[in-house]
Amino acid sequence: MGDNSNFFERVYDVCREIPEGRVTSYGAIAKFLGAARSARMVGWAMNSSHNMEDVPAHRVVNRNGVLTGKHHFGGTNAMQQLLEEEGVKVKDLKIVNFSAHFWDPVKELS
DNA sequence: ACTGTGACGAGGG
DNA sequence: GCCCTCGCCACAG
Repeated sequence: MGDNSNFFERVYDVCREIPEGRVTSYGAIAKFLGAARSARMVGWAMNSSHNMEDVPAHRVVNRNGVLTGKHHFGGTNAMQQLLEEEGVKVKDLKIVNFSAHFWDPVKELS
């Protein structure tokens, strides 16, 4: 823990910077980390973030704005509910007006 | 050390 | 423009 040299830790660090009501994609995080081709790893990293309460994994979706990871949230619509509580509308597992809510770490953190 | 894996993404049919 | 296939690479067993 506290080992920022780990890829997973870097992913968590970026996730913590995602503002409320904003969302980003696995690929965007991967790209920011300089590993654009490791988008799948980002998703897998979130799998290990279950214990971490300070990592808003619900704000990370795929490039289409679809809540692909909602099945890993335990509840059937837990992820969607978390997003809507932040003001992000979700229609049929897809974020409404995705581009408006999109938060690009490359633009915001670079 | 080797293999499988996976909450993705891009390209081709 | 949708559907299928392939590539991708860090991590767990």
